[in-house]
Amino acid sequence: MTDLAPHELRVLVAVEEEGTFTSAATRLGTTQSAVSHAVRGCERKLGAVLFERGRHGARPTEAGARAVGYARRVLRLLATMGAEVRGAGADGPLTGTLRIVAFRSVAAHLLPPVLARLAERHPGLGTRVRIVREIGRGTAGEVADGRADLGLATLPAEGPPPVPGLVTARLYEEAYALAHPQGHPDPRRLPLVDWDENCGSYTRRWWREQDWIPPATVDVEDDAVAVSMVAQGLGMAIMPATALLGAPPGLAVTPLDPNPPTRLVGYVTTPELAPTPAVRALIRELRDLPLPEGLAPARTQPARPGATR
Amino acid sequence: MTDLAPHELRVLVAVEEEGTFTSAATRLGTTQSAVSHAVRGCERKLGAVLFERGRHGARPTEAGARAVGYARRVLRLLATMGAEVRGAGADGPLTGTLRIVAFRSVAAHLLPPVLARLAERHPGLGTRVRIVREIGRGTAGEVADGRADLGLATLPAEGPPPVPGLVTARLYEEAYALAHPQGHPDPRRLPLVDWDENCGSYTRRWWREQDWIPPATVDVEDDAVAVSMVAQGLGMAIMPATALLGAPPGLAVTPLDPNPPTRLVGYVTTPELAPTPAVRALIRELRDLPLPEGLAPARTQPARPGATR
DNA sequence: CGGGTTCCATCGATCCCGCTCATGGAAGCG
DNA sequence: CGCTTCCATGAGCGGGATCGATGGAACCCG
Repeated sequence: MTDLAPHELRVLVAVEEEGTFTSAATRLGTTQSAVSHAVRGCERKLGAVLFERGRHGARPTEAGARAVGYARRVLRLLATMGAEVRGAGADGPLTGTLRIVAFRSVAAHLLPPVLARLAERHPGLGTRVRIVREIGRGTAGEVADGRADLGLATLPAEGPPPVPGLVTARLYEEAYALAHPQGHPDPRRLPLVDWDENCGSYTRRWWREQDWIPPATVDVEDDAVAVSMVAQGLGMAIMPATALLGAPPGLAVTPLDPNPPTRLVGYVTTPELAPTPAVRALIRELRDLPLPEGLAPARTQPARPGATR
Repeated sequence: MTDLAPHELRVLVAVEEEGTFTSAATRLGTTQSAVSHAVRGCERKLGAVLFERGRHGARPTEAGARAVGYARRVLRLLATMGAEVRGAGADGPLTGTLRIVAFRSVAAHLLPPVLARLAERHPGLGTRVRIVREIGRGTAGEVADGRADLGLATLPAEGPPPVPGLVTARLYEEAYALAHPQGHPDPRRLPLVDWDENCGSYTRRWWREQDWIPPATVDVEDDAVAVSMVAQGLGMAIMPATALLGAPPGLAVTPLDPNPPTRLVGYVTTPELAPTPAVRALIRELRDLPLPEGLAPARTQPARPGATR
């Protein structure tokens, strides 16, 4: 019996991500001792040292990195197995629970109608939405780690998706616009409100082409906070259309003609989950969503990462 | 913790293959009671009845068949994991055994050179080829159920692949041609030899456009039998180029200009196995195979099943 | 250099899970 | 009705995983 049990696989993944036996243990809700034992057990079963232990925690060896990769795949497959076996009835009604992650603005403004229609068409299908900040690995990381079935993510304008091994497709493209207090005589003299999550890569090029710079910059934590600060007259912001959908009164939006920066929004899921009826139903609803003004469908390059070749 | 442990997966597979709790138990070197407990545990974890128990033993339900398929895939992945982690030396030599399924004509005429070159480049990598008739779910079904790592299959001209959840890509397209006895004055007056496996969907459209119909039809079991019957002068047949590769003397082939029916041949594997070095090596050899005359590379639409749309 | 901190390893006690061994019920067969 | 062949169930046991505590190693810092 040389196969690793699911809990051992989870330990390997946790250790690799946390970088430390101790924090892996807390993440798994267990003790450092158990993690130590589990890792040793894995190493004995596989016949290879998986992590270099040292002062700085645990770093995966060559073999360890490989093992962690396999561990993720096995765990994903097991998760898919559960989902698929439950929703067995061929073309019967879908059941189970879809775990969705999204960043705030999409979760607030685009997801509700999608989920409503999904629930209407598939009453047996539950959904659980978690909001994750699109920093670090963002929503794609949640999907890659098996903590969600589908994620809504911002995608790079071109090139491969940031997290390899996932299925990615574009949903829409949206322009950034200038949000400023209603009736302000010269909004460009106001301080710029920026927020952590706002990945500069989309707007950087645009800023370089401008011949004005904001007098000051205020950093806030969240785009919703930025919106409300602008609405209160405390600044102006360059925001994507989605974030401005629920704009409160007192906030005006002027487009950034003629060449506004844009960003791509799409979904991310795993190759195993993608063909699943439940995920497909959700994707269908996402695609069929009538886009609010300012959001343009981005049909091209549905894209798969590494499958072929 | 709803995941199934490896020993539980093994129990499911054994029960499905043995058809009986008792014999599954002896095969696993354990007791019937343990098997019963294990199966109930699986059912509880997955939330579905997996086997119909009755006088005749245990038959998998719809959900059970699905679960067993996943179980085989997970076990295979775990086995691969063990092999691969041990042989960690970066790009070290590949090891293990690739289980390949193919239908007869491909296995007989295309696979040998591929396997020879694969063996030459990766001496440590074993291969096992099983021939499966391309009826029912065909080779793709074997792959989906975890009984093979890669299958060579006929693909539908368009639309999604028949078995969802698998990775599919085209390899080549081949034309059907008229096979008839050498020197026969009017082969179209001979009876048509057809065989079970010959999925009519490829040739049906072509037949509709013809202004002649064969005087009779003979059904045989296998395309090899059809070839030899034609060679003996007992009829004529409309056959794909691959099946005619080893054509015996006495058999002549005339193309069906100008618009012959064609069929697509490609490979099928699972998303977990596709990134595996061994499978990738095999796919590389398949793609690099110099195609015999009559077989045209079909580059377009490398294709993923359900990912997009 | 000697506390303080942060890692991992190890050890004995404990607990849980899975196994075995019985036994029982149901369904066919003669 | 006894025999056989299925699977289900319950009691008891044993091994393995977990826990909590302790120890040791490496590093930081005044």
